[in-house]
Amino acid sequence: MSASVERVYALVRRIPAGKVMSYGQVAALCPPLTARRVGQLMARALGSDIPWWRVVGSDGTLRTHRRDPMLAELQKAYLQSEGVLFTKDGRVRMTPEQVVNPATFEVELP
DNA sequence: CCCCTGACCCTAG
DNA sequence: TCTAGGGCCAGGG
Repeated sequence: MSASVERVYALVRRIPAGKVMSYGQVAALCPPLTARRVGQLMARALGSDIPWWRVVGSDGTLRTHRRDPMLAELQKAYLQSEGVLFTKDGRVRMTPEQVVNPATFEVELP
């Protein structure tokens, strides 16, 4: 397992409850990984101790819906239970209060 | 090796 | 706001 992949997991584990990060945001902090690859990794993280539900599309949409609409429902339930606010059309409000600020987000390398 | 498929994303129109 | 297209790249058939 590559160092950047380990870094993704370490990073996602540090996203606090009540906040989210986009796939691209995570990828930007874990070069040379791309947003697409981060998505693959999150899909594989189901059932682990990694809070995959705190990673969403850059526009706040729940991309898990592509794989399984029910999974998106589960994700929404988790996020709402953590206090994350949604827009009327079912997307996460991508406000600075809810989105992790990468600049202020220090991560120790695995 | 070719082809296709993703929990993506940004730009144009 | 929304769609289409191109870029992206690891895995699997």
